[in-house]
Amino acid sequence: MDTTKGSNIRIFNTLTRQKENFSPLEEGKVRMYTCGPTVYDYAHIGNFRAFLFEDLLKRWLKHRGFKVTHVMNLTDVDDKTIRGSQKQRKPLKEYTDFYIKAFFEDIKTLNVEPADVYPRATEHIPEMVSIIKTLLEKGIAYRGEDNSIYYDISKFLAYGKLSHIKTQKLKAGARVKQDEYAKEEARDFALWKAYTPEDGDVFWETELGKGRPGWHIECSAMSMKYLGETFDIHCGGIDNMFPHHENEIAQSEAATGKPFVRYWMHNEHLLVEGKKMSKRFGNFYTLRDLLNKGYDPLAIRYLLLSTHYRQQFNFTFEGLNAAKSAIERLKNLQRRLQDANGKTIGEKLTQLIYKVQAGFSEAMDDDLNISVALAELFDFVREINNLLDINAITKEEAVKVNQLISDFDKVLGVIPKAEQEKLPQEVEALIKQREEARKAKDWKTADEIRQKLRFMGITLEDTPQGIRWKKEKG
RNA sequence: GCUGGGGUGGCCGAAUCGCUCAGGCGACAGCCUGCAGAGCUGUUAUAUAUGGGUUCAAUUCCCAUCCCCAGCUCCA
Repeated sequence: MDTTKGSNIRIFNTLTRQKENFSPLEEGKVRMYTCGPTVYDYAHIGNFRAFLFEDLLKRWLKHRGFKVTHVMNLTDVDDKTIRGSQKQRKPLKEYTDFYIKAFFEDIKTLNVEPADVYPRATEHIPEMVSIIKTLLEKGIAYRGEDNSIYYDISKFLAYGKLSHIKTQKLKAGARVKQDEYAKEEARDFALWKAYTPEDGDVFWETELGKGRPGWHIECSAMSMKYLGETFDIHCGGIDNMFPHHENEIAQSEAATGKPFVRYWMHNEHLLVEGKKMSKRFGNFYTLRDLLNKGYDPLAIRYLLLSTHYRQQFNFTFEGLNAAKSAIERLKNLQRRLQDANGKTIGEKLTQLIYKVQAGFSEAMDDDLNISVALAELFDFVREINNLLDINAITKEEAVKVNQLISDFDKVLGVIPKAEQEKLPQEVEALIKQREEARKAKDWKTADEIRQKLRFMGITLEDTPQGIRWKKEKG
Protein backbone atom coordinates (compact mmCIF):
# COMPACT_ATOMS: atom_id res chain seq x y z
CA MET A 1 0.00 0.00 0.00
CA ASP A 2 2.74 2.43 0.89
CA THR A 3 4.31 2.94 -2.46
CA THR A 4 6.67 5.83 -2.22
CA LYS A 5 7.87 5.58 -5.79
CA GLY A 6 5.07 6.49 -8.10
CA SER A 7 2.67 7.46 -5.38
CA ASN A 8 -1.06 7.46 -5.86
CA ILE A 9 -1.20 10.96 -4.56
CA ARG A 10 -2.56 13.58 -6.87
CA ILE A 11 -2.30 17.24 -6.05
CA PHE A 12 -3.54 20.36 -7.69
CA ASN A 13 -0.57 22.31 -8.97
CA THR A 14 -1.21 26.02 -9.21
CA LEU A 15 1.43 26.22 -11.89
CA THR A 16 -0.60 24.10 -14.29
CA ARG A 17 -4.02 24.59 -12.70
CA GLN A 18 -4.49 20.84 -12.82
CA LYS A 19 -4.36 17.85 -10.61
CA GLU A 20 -1.10 16.04 -11.22
CA ASN A 21 0.31 12.77 -10.05
CA PHE A 22 2.74 13.54 -7.33
CA SER A 23 6.22 12.15 -7.60
CA PRO A 24 9.03 13.81 -5.74
CA LEU A 25 12.44 14.66 -7.05
CA GLU A 26 14.08 12.04 -4.93
CA GLU A 27 12.36 8.73 -4.41
CA GLY A 28 10.67 8.46 -1.05
CA LYS A 29 11.60 11.97 0.04
CA VAL A 30 9.66 15.17 -0.09
CA ARG A 31 11.11 18.60 0.38
CA MET A 32 8.53 21.21 1.16
CA TYR A 33 8.57 24.87 2.00
CA THR A 34 5.69 26.76 3.47
CA CYS A 35 5.39 30.48 3.95
CA GLY A 36 5.43 31.15 7.64
CA PRO A 37 4.13 34.05 9.63
CA THR A 38 5.25 37.62 9.48
CA VAL A 39 5.76 38.12 13.16
CA TYR A 40 4.32 41.56 13.76
CA ASP A 41 1.18 40.45 15.60
CA TYR A 42 -0.64 37.36 16.80
CA ALA A 43 -1.61 35.10 13.95
CA HIS A 44 -5.33 34.97 13.22
CA ILE A 45 -7.47 31.98 12.33
CA GLY A 46 -7.12 32.71 8.62
CA ASN A 47 -3.39 32.28 8.97
CA PHE A 48 -3.96 29.07 10.81
CA ARG A 49 -6.07 27.65 8.07
CA ALA A 50 -2.96 27.78 5.92
CA PHE A 51 -0.76 26.23 8.58
CA LEU A 52 -3.30 23.50 9.25
CA PHE A 53 -3.70 22.66 5.59
CA GLU A 54 0.06 22.35 5.34
CA ASP A 55 0.10 20.20 8.44
CA LEU A 56 -2.50 17.90 6.94
CA LEU A 57 -0.56 17.66 3.71
CA LYS A 58 2.63 16.82 5.53
CA ARG A 59 0.97 14.26 7.75
CA TRP A 60 -0.61 12.60 4.76
CA LEU A 61 2.68 12.44 2.88
CA LYS A 62 4.27 10.87 5.91
CA HIS A 63 1.41 8.45 6.27
CA ARG A 64 2.04 7.42 2.70
CA GLY A 65 5.60 6.63 3.62
CA PHE A 66 7.47 9.69 2.46
CA LYS A 67 10.23 11.20 4.48
CA VAL A 68 9.35 14.85 4.58
CA THR A 69 11.71 17.73 5.13
CA HIS A 70 9.66 20.76 5.97
CA VAL A 71 10.97 24.30 6.17
CA MET A 72 8.87 27.19 7.36
CA ASN A 73 10.32 30.66 7.41
CA LEU A 74 9.74 33.40 9.95
CA THR A 75 9.60 36.82 8.37
CA ASP A 76 11.10 38.94 11.08
CA VAL A 77 12.08 41.94 9.04
CA ASP A 78 9.83 43.78 6.61
CA ASP A 79 7.79 46.95 6.45
CA LYS A 80 5.26 45.74 8.99
CA THR A 81 7.63 44.43 11.61
CA ILE A 82 9.73 47.56 11.46
CA ARG A 83 6.68 49.75 11.75
CA GLY A 84 5.41 47.70 14.66
CA SER A 85 8.60 47.73 16.60
CA GLN A 86 8.96 51.46 16.22
CA LYS A 87 5.45 51.96 17.44
CA GLN A 88 6.24 50.02 20.59
CA ARG A 89 9.68 51.61 20.83
CA LYS A 90 11.33 48.25 21.06
CA PRO A 91 14.30 46.84 19.22
CA LEU A 92 13.16 44.80 16.23
CA LYS A 93 14.43 41.55 17.66
CA GLU A 94 12.73 41.99 20.98
CA TYR A 95 9.51 42.82 19.22
CA THR A 96 9.58 39.90 16.81
CA ASP A 97 10.81 37.41 19.43
CA PHE A 98 7.65 38.06 21.36
CA TYR A 99 5.41 37.13 18.44
CA ILE A 100 7.59 34.23 17.40
CA LYS A 101 7.16 32.76 20.82
CA ALA A 102 3.41 33.31 20.61
CA PHE A 103 3.36 31.65 17.21
CA PHE A 104 5.06 28.52 18.50
CA GLU A 105 2.65 28.36 21.38
CA ASP A 106 -0.27 28.66 19.02
CA ILE A 107 0.73 25.92 16.62
CA LYS A 108 1.43 23.63 19.52
CA THR A 109 -2.04 24.35 20.85
CA LEU A 110 -3.46 23.42 17.46
CA ASN A 111 -1.49 20.19 17.41
CA VAL A 112 0.52 21.21 14.37
CA GLU A 113 3.62 19.10 13.88
CA PRO A 114 6.65 21.35 13.94
CA ALA A 115 8.67 21.95 10.81
CA ASP A 116 12.23 20.70 10.65
CA VAL A 117 13.67 24.18 10.31
CA TYR A 118 12.30 27.62 11.10
CA PRO A 119 14.80 29.97 9.49
CA ARG A 120 14.58 33.63 10.36
CA ALA A 121 15.06 36.21 7.70
CA THR A 122 17.39 38.29 9.84
CA GLU A 123 19.74 35.35 10.17
CA HIS A 124 20.08 34.81 6.45
CA ILE A 125 21.18 38.16 5.14
CA PRO A 126 24.40 36.82 3.58
CA GLU A 127 22.48 34.23 1.59
CA MET A 128 20.18 36.91 0.27
CA VAL A 129 23.04 39.19 -0.62
CA SER A 130 24.64 36.38 -2.52
CA ILE A 131 21.60 35.81 -4.71
CA ILE A 132 21.20 39.51 -5.35
CA LYS A 133 24.83 39.73 -6.39
CA THR A 134 24.29 36.93 -8.87
CA LEU A 135 21.27 38.70 -10.28
CA LEU A 136 23.27 41.91 -10.63
CA GLU A 137 26.04 40.06 -12.40
CA LYS A 138 23.57 38.52 -14.80
CA GLY A 139 22.14 41.93 -15.57
CA ILE A 140 18.72 41.02 -14.27
CA ALA A 141 18.86 43.29 -11.29
CA TYR A 142 19.78 46.93 -11.38
CA ARG A 143 20.48 49.72 -8.95
CA GLY A 144 17.92 52.48 -8.93
CA GLU A 145 18.60 56.14 -8.41
CA ASP A 146 17.49 55.75 -4.81
CA ASN A 147 20.35 53.27 -4.42
CA SER A 148 17.99 50.36 -3.86
CA ILE A 149 18.33 47.29 -6.03
CA TYR A 150 15.43 46.21 -8.21
CA TYR A 151 14.54 43.18 -10.20
CA ASP A 152 13.89 43.86 -13.86
CA ILE A 153 10.98 41.60 -14.63
CA SER A 154 11.20 42.23 -18.33
CA LYS A 155 14.38 40.15 -18.23
CA PHE A 156 12.57 37.08 -16.99
CA LEU A 157 10.38 35.84 -19.79
CA ALA A 158 8.48 33.37 -17.68
CA TYR A 159 7.34 36.11 -15.33
CA GLY A 160 3.66 35.61 -14.61
CA LYS A 161 3.59 31.87 -15.20
CA LEU A 162 2.27 31.11 -11.74
CA SER A 163 -0.28 33.83 -11.25
CA HIS A 164 -1.09 34.20 -14.94
CA ILE A 165 -0.48 37.90 -14.76
CA LYS A 166 0.03 39.43 -18.12
CA THR A 167 3.31 41.24 -18.23
CA GLN A 168 2.49 42.95 -21.49
CA LYS A 169 0.72 45.57 -19.50
CA LEU A 170 3.92 46.54 -17.81
CA LYS A 171 4.72 50.13 -17.54
CA ALA A 172 8.35 50.69 -18.29
CA GLY A 173 10.32 51.56 -15.23
CA ALA A 174 7.41 51.09 -12.88
CA ARG A 175 8.78 49.83 -9.66
CA VAL A 176 7.91 49.47 -6.05
CA LYS A 177 9.92 49.62 -2.92
CA GLN A 178 7.09 48.72 -0.60
CA ASP A 179 6.46 45.09 0.09
CA GLU A 180 2.78 45.78 -0.16
CA TYR A 181 1.61 47.02 -3.47
CA ALA A 182 -1.29 46.94 -5.76
CA LYS A 183 -1.81 43.41 -6.89
CA GLU A 184 -2.67 42.39 -10.42
CA GLU A 185 -0.12 44.87 -11.54
CA ALA A 186 3.29 43.52 -12.22
CA ARG A 187 6.19 45.79 -11.56
CA ASP A 188 9.85 45.71 -10.86
CA PHE A 189 10.24 44.95 -7.21
CA ALA A 190 12.88 45.67 -4.64
CA LEU A 191 15.50 43.07 -3.85
CA TRP A 192 17.49 45.30 -1.58
CA LYS A 193 16.22 48.46 0.00
CA ALA A 194 18.70 51.20 0.58
CA TYR A 195 18.65 52.59 4.07
CA THR A 196 16.29 55.43 4.80
CA PRO A 197 15.81 57.22 8.13
CA GLU A 198 12.41 55.55 8.55
CA ASP A 199 14.22 52.27 9.02
CA GLY A 200 15.68 53.55 12.29
CA ASP A 201 18.29 51.13 13.54
CA VAL A 202 17.20 48.31 11.27
CA PHE A 203 19.89 47.91 8.63
CA TRP A 204 22.76 45.74 7.53
CA GLU A 205 26.07 46.92 6.14
CA THR A 206 26.76 44.65 3.21
CA GLU A 207 28.53 44.64 -0.13
CA LEU A 208 25.30 45.94 -1.54
CA GLY A 209 25.43 48.92 0.73
CA LYS A 210 23.61 49.85 3.89
CA GLY A 211 20.05 48.67 3.91
CA ARG A 212 17.77 45.69 4.29
CA PRO A 213 16.41 42.93 2.10
CA GLY A 214 13.12 43.02 0.24
CA TRP A 215 10.45 40.66 1.39
CA HIS A 216 10.48 38.32 -1.58
CA ILE A 217 14.17 37.54 -1.57
CA GLU A 218 13.90 36.23 1.95
CA CYS A 219 11.95 33.18 0.92
CA SER A 220 14.09 32.43 -2.10
CA ALA A 221 17.24 32.48 -0.04
CA MET A 222 15.95 30.44 2.85
CA SER A 223 14.11 27.83 0.87
CA MET A 224 17.02 27.11 -1.43
CA LYS A 225 19.50 27.04 1.40
CA TYR A 226 17.69 24.27 3.22
CA LEU A 227 15.98 22.43 0.39
CA GLY A 228 18.18 22.91 -2.64
CA GLU A 229 17.79 24.94 -5.79
CA THR A 230 14.90 22.79 -6.92
CA PHE A 231 12.51 21.30 -4.44
CA ASP A 232 9.16 19.58 -4.46
CA ILE A 233 6.37 21.53 -2.83
CA HIS A 234 5.83 25.16 -1.95
CA CYS A 235 2.65 26.09 -0.11
CA GLY A 236 1.05 29.31 0.95
CA GLY A 237 -2.15 31.28 1.11
CA ILE A 238 -3.70 32.23 -2.19
CA ASP A 239 -2.92 35.86 -1.46
CA ASN A 240 0.77 35.07 -1.67
CA MET A 241 0.53 33.76 -5.18
CA PHE A 242 1.02 37.22 -6.53
CA PRO A 243 3.29 38.98 -6.14
CA HIS A 244 5.21 37.05 -3.53
CA HIS A 245 5.47 33.62 -5.09
CA GLU A 246 5.73 34.94 -8.60
CA ASN A 247 8.69 36.98 -7.49
CA GLU A 248 10.27 34.06 -5.71
CA ILE A 249 10.20 32.13 -8.95
CA ALA A 250 11.67 35.03 -10.86
CA GLN A 251 14.51 35.54 -8.41
CA SER A 252 15.36 31.93 -7.90
CA GLU A 253 15.13 30.67 -11.43
CA ALA A 254 16.97 33.63 -12.87
CA ALA A 255 19.75 33.16 -10.34
CA THR A 256 20.17 29.40 -10.66
CA GLY A 257 18.93 28.70 -14.15
CA LYS A 258 17.00 25.76 -12.73
CA PRO A 259 13.36 25.14 -11.98
CA PHE A 260 12.58 26.41 -8.52
CA VAL A 261 9.52 24.53 -7.32
CA ARG A 262 7.78 21.54 -8.86
CA TYR A 263 4.39 21.73 -7.18
CA TRP A 264 2.79 24.92 -5.93
CA MET A 265 -0.14 24.59 -3.60
CA HIS A 266 -2.33 27.46 -2.44
CA ASN A 267 -5.08 27.45 0.09
CA GLU A 268 -8.13 29.64 -0.20
CA HIS A 269 -9.14 32.20 2.33
CA LEU A 270 -11.40 31.98 5.26
CA LEU A 271 -14.62 33.89 5.69
CA VAL A 272 -16.10 34.52 9.08
CA GLU A 273 -19.87 34.56 9.33
CA GLY A 274 -20.02 34.93 5.58
CA LYS A 275 -17.73 37.91 5.36
CA LYS A 276 -14.11 38.56 4.88
CA MET A 277 -12.46 38.60 8.25
CA SER A 278 -11.71 42.14 9.16
CA LYS A 279 -11.37 44.16 12.29
CA ARG A 280 -13.80 46.59 10.78
CA PHE A 281 -16.59 44.02 10.70
CA GLY A 282 -15.80 42.82 14.19
CA ASN A 283 -15.28 39.29 12.93
CA PHE A 284 -11.53 39.18 13.25
CA TYR A 285 -10.25 36.45 15.52
CA THR A 286 -6.89 35.27 16.66
CA LEU A 287 -6.56 31.79 18.07
CA ARG A 288 -6.28 33.36 21.49
CA ASP A 289 -9.57 35.17 21.06
CA LEU A 290 -11.32 31.86 20.50
CA LEU A 291 -9.57 30.14 23.37
CA ASN A 292 -10.57 32.97 25.66
CA LYS A 293 -14.14 32.40 24.63
CA GLY A 294 -13.72 28.85 25.85
CA TYR A 295 -13.49 27.00 22.56
CA ASP A 296 -11.57 23.80 22.28
CA PRO A 297 -8.44 24.11 20.14
CA LEU A 298 -8.93 20.68 18.64
CA ALA A 299 -12.42 21.63 17.58
CA ILE A 300 -10.91 24.66 15.87
CA ARG A 301 -8.41 22.38 14.21
CA TYR A 302 -11.10 20.00 13.05
CA LEU A 303 -13.27 22.77 11.71
CA LEU A 304 -10.50 24.48 9.77
CA LEU A 305 -9.38 21.15 8.37
CA SER A 306 -12.75 19.72 7.49
CA THR A 307 -13.27 21.72 4.33
CA HIS A 308 -11.16 21.25 1.26
CA TYR A 309 -8.24 23.64 1.24
CA ARG A 310 -8.99 25.15 -2.15
CA GLN A 311 -12.49 26.06 -1.13
CA GLN A 312 -13.34 29.32 0.55
CA PHE A 313 -14.48 28.31 3.95
CA ASN A 314 -17.05 30.03 6.09
CA PHE A 315 -16.07 29.96 9.73
CA THR A 316 -18.98 30.17 12.16
CA PHE A 317 -19.41 29.51 15.84
CA GLU A 318 -22.18 27.11 15.06
CA GLY A 319 -19.71 25.18 12.96
CA LEU A 320 -17.25 25.23 15.79
CA ASN A 321 -19.77 23.60 18.10
CA ALA A 322 -20.55 21.01 15.47
CA ALA A 323 -16.85 20.25 15.14
CA LYS A 324 -16.61 19.73 18.85
CA SER A 325 -19.46 17.21 18.74
CA ALA A 326 -17.93 15.38 15.82
CA ILE A 327 -14.68 14.91 17.72
CA GLU A 328 -16.61 13.72 20.76
CA ARG A 329 -18.12 11.04 18.62
CA LEU A 330 -14.71 9.68 17.72
CA LYS A 331 -13.46 9.93 21.25
CA ASN A 332 -16.49 8.17 22.63
CA LEU A 333 -16.07 5.28 20.25
CA GLN A 334 -12.53 4.82 21.42
CA ARG A 335 -13.60 4.78 25.04
CA ARG A 336 -16.37 2.37 24.25
CA LEU A 337 -14.00 0.03 22.48
CA GLN A 338 -11.87 -0.18 25.57
CA ASP A 339 -14.71 -1.94 27.33
CA ALA A 340 -15.54 -4.30 24.47
CA ASN A 341 -15.51 -7.96 25.28
CA GLY A 342 -17.84 -9.78 22.96
CA LYS A 343 -17.91 -12.53 20.40
CA THR A 344 -16.64 -12.04 16.91
CA ILE A 345 -18.93 -12.41 13.97
CA GLY A 346 -16.04 -13.06 11.68
CA GLU A 347 -15.42 -11.58 8.26
CA LYS A 348 -17.65 -8.57 8.68
CA LEU A 349 -15.15 -6.58 10.70
CA THR A 350 -12.31 -7.37 8.34
CA GLN A 351 -14.39 -6.09 5.48
CA LEU A 352 -15.25 -2.91 7.30
CA ILE A 353 -11.64 -2.25 8.08
CA TYR A 354 -10.65 -2.84 4.51
CA LYS A 355 -13.36 -0.51 3.28
CA VAL A 356 -12.49 2.37 5.55
CA GLN A 357 -8.79 2.11 4.86
CA ALA A 358 -9.29 2.06 1.14
CA GLY A 359 -11.93 4.77 1.16
CA PHE A 360 -10.03 7.12 3.41
CA SER A 361 -6.79 6.74 1.50
CA GLU A 362 -8.34 7.07 -1.88
CA ALA A 363 -10.01 10.30 -0.85
CA MET A 364 -6.91 11.78 0.72
CA ASP A 365 -4.78 10.81 -2.24
CA ASP A 366 -7.13 12.82 -4.39
CA ASP A 367 -5.74 16.25 -3.59
CA LEU A 368 -6.57 15.85 0.11
CA ASN A 369 -10.30 15.34 -0.27
CA ILE A 370 -10.85 15.52 3.44
CA SER A 371 -14.63 15.70 3.31
CA VAL A 372 -14.92 12.33 1.66
CA ALA A 373 -12.23 10.88 3.88
CA LEU A 374 -14.14 11.98 6.96
CA ALA A 375 -17.37 10.61 5.56
CA GLU A 376 -15.70 7.21 5.16
CA LEU A 377 -14.42 7.41 8.67
CA PHE A 378 -17.81 8.24 10.14
CA ASP A 379 -19.44 5.47 8.15
CA PHE A 380 -16.99 3.16 9.83
CA VAL A 381 -17.73 4.63 13.22
CA ARG A 382 -21.39 3.95 12.81
CA GLU A 383 -20.78 0.36 11.72
CA ILE A 384 -18.51 -0.33 14.65
CA ASN A 385 -21.01 1.15 17.05
CA ASN A 386 -23.57 -1.18 15.58
CA LEU A 387 -21.35 -4.16 16.26
CA LEU A 388 -20.68 -2.97 19.78
CA ASP A 389 -24.40 -2.71 20.39
CA ILE A 390 -24.84 -6.39 19.70
CA ASN A 391 -21.64 -7.21 21.55
CA ALA A 392 -20.02 -8.59 18.45
CA ILE A 393 -16.48 -7.35 18.93
CA THR A 394 -13.85 -9.19 20.88
CA LYS A 395 -11.25 -7.63 23.07
CA GLU A 396 -8.56 -8.30 20.50
CA GLU A 397 -10.63 -6.89 17.69
CA ALA A 398 -11.37 -3.82 19.74
CA VAL A 399 -7.67 -3.20 20.22
CA LYS A 400 -7.15 -3.51 16.51
CA VAL A 401 -9.97 -1.11 15.69
CA ASN A 402 -8.75 1.37 18.22
CA GLN A 403 -5.32 1.19 16.70
CA LEU A 404 -6.83 1.88 13.31
CA ILE A 405 -8.65 4.93 14.57
CA SER A 406 -5.46 6.17 16.14
CA ASP A 407 -3.72 5.71 12.82
CA PHE A 408 -6.29 7.89 11.13
CA ASP A 409 -5.86 10.39 13.87
CA LYS A 410 -2.14 10.53 13.21
CA VAL A 411 -3.25 12.23 10.02
CA LEU A 412 -6.11 14.26 11.44
CA GLY A 413 -4.69 15.07 14.84
CA VAL A 414 -8.03 15.86 16.43
CA ILE A 415 -8.58 13.23 19.10
CA PRO A 416 -7.28 14.35 22.45
CA LYS A 417 -4.75 12.16 24.14
CA ALA A 418 -6.37 9.79 26.58
CA GLU A 419 -6.45 11.31 30.00
CA GLN A 420 -3.84 9.26 31.75
CA GLU A 421 -3.72 11.45 34.79
CA LYS A 422 -5.01 10.12 38.04
CA LEU A 423 -7.92 11.73 39.74
CA PRO A 424 -7.27 13.53 42.96
CA GLN A 425 -7.89 11.36 46.00
CA GLU A 426 -10.69 13.61 47.08
CA VAL A 427 -12.49 12.92 43.83
CA GLU A 428 -11.86 9.21 43.99
CA ALA A 429 -13.37 9.20 47.44
CA LEU A 430 -16.45 11.04 46.25
CA ILE A 431 -16.98 8.63 43.42
CA LYS A 432 -16.73 5.76 45.83
CA GLN A 433 -19.19 7.39 48.20
CA ARG A 434 -21.61 7.87 45.39
CA GLU A 435 -21.34 4.25 44.38
CA GLU A 436 -22.22 3.20 47.87
CA ALA A 437 -25.15 5.55 47.92
CA ARG A 438 -26.33 4.10 44.63
CA LYS A 439 -26.07 0.57 45.91
CA ALA A 440 -28.17 1.62 48.84
CA LYS A 441 -30.55 3.23 46.35
CA ASP A 442 -30.00 6.51 48.08
CA TRP A 443 -30.51 8.46 44.87
CA LYS A 444 -30.61 11.79 46.58
CA THR A 445 -27.10 11.50 47.97
CA ALA A 446 -25.84 10.00 44.73
CA ASP A 447 -27.21 12.87 42.69
CA GLU A 448 -25.80 15.42 45.06
CA ILE A 449 -22.35 13.97 44.75
CA ARG A 450 -22.64 13.81 41.02
CA GLN A 451 -23.63 17.44 40.99
CA LYS A 452 -20.73 18.33 43.21
CA LEU A 453 -18.28 16.60 40.92
CA ARG A 454 -19.77 18.36 37.98
CA PHE A 455 -18.88 21.65 39.59
CA MET A 456 -15.37 20.34 39.95
CA GLY A 457 -15.28 19.63 36.24
CA ILE A 458 -15.73 15.89 36.38
CA THR A 459 -18.59 14.30 34.49
CA LEU A 460 -19.68 10.82 35.50
CA GLU A 461 -21.35 8.24 33.35
CA ASP A 462 -22.82 5.03 34.67
CA THR A 463 -22.34 2.16 32.27
CA PRO A 464 -22.86 -1.58 32.51
CA GLN A 465 -19.08 -1.87 32.73
CA GLY A 466 -18.88 0.54 35.62
CA ILE A 467 -18.32 4.22 36.15
CA ARG A 468 -16.69 6.25 33.44
CA TRP A 469 -15.53 9.77 34.06
CA LYS A 470 -14.23 12.52 31.91
CA LYS A 471 -12.98 15.99 32.47
CA GLU A 472 -14.92 18.81 31.00
CA LYS A 473 -12.99 21.63 29.54
CA GLY A 474 -14.16 25.19 29.34
C1' G B 1 -17.57 48.68 -12.92
C1' C B 2 -13.70 44.91 -14.12
C1' U B 3 -11.68 39.81 -12.87
C1' G B 4 -12.45 35.22 -10.44
C1' G B 5 -15.31 31.78 -7.29
C1' G B 6 -20.04 30.18 -5.69
C1' G B 7 -25.53 29.34 -4.83
C1' U B 8 -27.26 21.46 -2.55
C1' G B 9 -32.27 19.50 3.23
C1' G B 10 -32.73 23.89 9.80
C1' C B 11 -26.93 24.70 9.65
C1' C B 12 -21.97 23.08 7.67
C1' G B 13 -20.44 20.57 3.75
C1' A B 14 -19.36 16.14 -0.41
C1' A B 15 -20.28 13.79 -5.06
C1' U B 16 -21.87 12.66 -9.95
C1' C B 17 -24.38 13.15 -17.10
C1' G B 18 -28.01 7.87 -14.93
C1' C B 19 -29.40 2.39 -8.91
C1' U B 20 -33.32 6.19 -3.93
C1' C B 21 -27.74 13.44 -4.06
C1' A B 22 -21.98 11.29 1.17
C1' G B 23 -20.80 12.64 5.96
C1' G B 24 -21.05 15.89 10.31
C1' C B 25 -24.17 19.02 13.41
C1' G B 26 -29.25 19.80 14.82
C1' A B 27 -34.30 17.98 15.60
C1' C B 28 -37.44 13.79 16.70
C1' A B 29 -38.20 8.73 18.34
C1' G B 30 -36.57 4.20 20.44
C1' C B 31 -33.00 1.70 23.50
C1' C B 32 -30.18 2.13 27.89
C1' U B 33 -30.54 4.35 32.93
C1' G B 34 -33.13 4.68 39.66
C1' C B 35 -32.60 9.17 37.03
C1' A B 36 -29.38 11.75 33.85
C1' G B 37 -27.34 17.55 30.79
C1' A B 38 -24.03 10.95 29.22
C1' G B 39 -24.07 7.00 25.46
C1' C B 40 -25.98 4.01 21.23
C1' U B 41 -29.31 3.27 17.19
C1' G B 42 -32.87 4.75 13.82
C1' U B 43 -35.80 8.35 11.45
C1' U B 44 -36.03 12.83 9.65
C1' A B 45 -35.63 16.39 6.48
C1' U B 46 -40.69 15.55 0.41
C1' A B 47 -32.42 19.56 -0.88
C1' U B 48 -29.01 20.67 -5.86
C1' A B 49 -31.16 29.67 -6.72
C1' U B 50 -34.82 30.73 -11.07
C1' G B 51 -36.23 30.21 -16.33
C1' G B 52 -34.95 28.01 -20.78
C1' G B 53 -31.85 24.64 -23.92
C1' U B 54 -28.70 20.22 -25.33
C1' U B 55 -29.18 14.82 -24.11
C1' C B 56 -32.08 8.39 -23.97
C1' A B 57 -30.62 10.78 -19.08
C1' A B 58 -28.50 16.96 -15.72
C1' U B 59 -27.95 18.72 -9.78
C1' U B 60 -23.64 17.76 -12.88
C1' C B 61 -22.93 20.68 -19.94
C1' C B 62 -24.77 25.48 -22.52
C1' C B 63 -27.56 30.32 -22.35
C1' A B 64 -30.18 34.04 -19.64
C1' U B 65 -31.75 36.13 -14.95
C1' C B 66 -31.39 36.89 -9.63
C1' C B 67 -28.41 36.65 -5.32
C1' C B 68 -23.80 35.93 -2.40
C1' C B 69 -18.40 36.16 -1.70
C1' A B 70 -13.42 37.45 -2.81
C1' G B 71 -9.56 40.39 -5.50
C1' C B 72 -8.85 45.16 -7.93
C1' U B 73 -8.98 49.93 -2.65
C1' C B 74 -1.61 48.55 2.99
C1' C B 75 -4.02 45.18 8.70
C1' A B 76 -4.21 36.92 4.23
